[in-house]
Amino acid sequence: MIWTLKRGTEGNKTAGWRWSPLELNGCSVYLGPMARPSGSDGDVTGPRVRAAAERLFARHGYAAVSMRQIAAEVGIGAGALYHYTRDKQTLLFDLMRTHLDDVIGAWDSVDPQGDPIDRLDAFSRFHIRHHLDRPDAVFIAYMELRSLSPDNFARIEVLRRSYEAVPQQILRAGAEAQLMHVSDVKLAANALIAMLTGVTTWYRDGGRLDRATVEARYADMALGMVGAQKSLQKTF
Amino acid sequence: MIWTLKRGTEGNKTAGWRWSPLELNGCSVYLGPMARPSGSDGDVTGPRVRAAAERLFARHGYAAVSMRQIAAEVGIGAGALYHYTRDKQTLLFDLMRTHLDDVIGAWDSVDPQGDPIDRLDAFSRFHIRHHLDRPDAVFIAYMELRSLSPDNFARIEVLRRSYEAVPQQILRAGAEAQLMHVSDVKLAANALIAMLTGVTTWYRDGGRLDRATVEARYADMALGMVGAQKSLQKTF
DNA sequence: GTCTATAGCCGGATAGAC
DNA sequence: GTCTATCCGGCTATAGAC
Repeated sequence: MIWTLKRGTEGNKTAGWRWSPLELNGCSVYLGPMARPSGSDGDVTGPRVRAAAERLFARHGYAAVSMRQIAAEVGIGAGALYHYTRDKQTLLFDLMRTHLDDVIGAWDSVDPQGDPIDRLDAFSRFHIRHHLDRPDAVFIAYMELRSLSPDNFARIEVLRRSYEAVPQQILRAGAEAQLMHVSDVKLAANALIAMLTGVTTWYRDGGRLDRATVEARYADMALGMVGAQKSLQKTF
Repeated sequence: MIWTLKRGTEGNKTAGWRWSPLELNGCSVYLGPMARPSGSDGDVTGPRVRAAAERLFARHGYAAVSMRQIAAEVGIGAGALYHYTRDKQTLLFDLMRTHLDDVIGAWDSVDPQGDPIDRLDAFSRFHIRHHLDRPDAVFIAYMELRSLSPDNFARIEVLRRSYEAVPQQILRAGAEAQLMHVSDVKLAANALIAMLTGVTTWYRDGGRLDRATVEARYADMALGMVGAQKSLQKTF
């Protein structure tokens, strides 16, 4: 049996038909000349399947969600799902790979590439912002590693490690330039990522603090963790 | 289907009979005069059921573990499990309640109760140590909240909040005494707990760093996060 | 206290009609 | 591209023998 926990702002029931997050984003889902006007088709239903799976996996966990539930959320029969994914495992793997590709690519296009302190500040803010924008994908990426088949697990680990190399490299550069106090680069990078990612467990839009404030406070703590402060002399 | 991820130091197969963690701890499980010498009985089997459930829930997740698997791990039939728990949900709830009662009680008996900086240092070290000693219970407590029934979820949340009040109170005292730089007490406490708890995702006994070193490095970073340093003048 | 057997349901995935 | 029907197996929990 599955109970719905309060997560985020909504309380939709899964019974009956409802619009997917794609439509709720406010933009039409008409995806070019091939889209047909008569309800679902391949170009639209595929993304809606992945969106529904992401929502449900994040809320209830991969093992607790059935293909029938995903199909019901999309508004199709369970059998039709298999036109969009080979099986349930592949659906999970594709969600995680896409998420990690996204986050790695997004950082590359934002990396200021200069002073280590600036980069740590930028990385902290980027990580917070990116994660608050994709709470479901983040939740899955961190909680469902154990639900991956061994092969898929290995492939995801490669991506995860390549993202973790980002803060490691920043901290190493900062330590070598004696701008930061880092006793162990990998340990500190792990601690940093855990702290930043933890924001997804409590932050809610419309709550006491807004995103800009949260971002700034976390960035300050990130710098403090390694004995650095923005626009100030180092303190050791 | 369930795949076994590498977690911790062991690689036991679940097929066939094996000794439970209770026996592996090195101490006999003969629990006083009521224990009978002929294999499992109530005094021994109950704890072994909980230990097996804890192991399996932590590795594969509550939803992915069947009562049959738990029973097999203990070495009894599935039906016999119901002499030790009302149902699977109650088994999960009891594990989480016991864990949280433990951690709260353990801190109370260790709290140095003095200077906020000493207390933050002590809390950080305590949290790391306690969590590294109970990786399975910790994993379940943080990952399986969504598997609790609404009633049980509410009861666990009460306990969880009472533990989170510990660092909140420390940081508040430190900020009021102007020994720490804390822009927002709850935000900082959440960030601190997330950072510290994250140690369980990567630390392994026998790895590159030992527990004492890890404990010390995390405690340093915890103090740095709020602009404090042990045995040094404050830096602002 | 544990066993075997089973009720009743739900799971993933497939086949073939339309 | 979606539907309905179905295979086959696993699930929780219970019943009753020993």
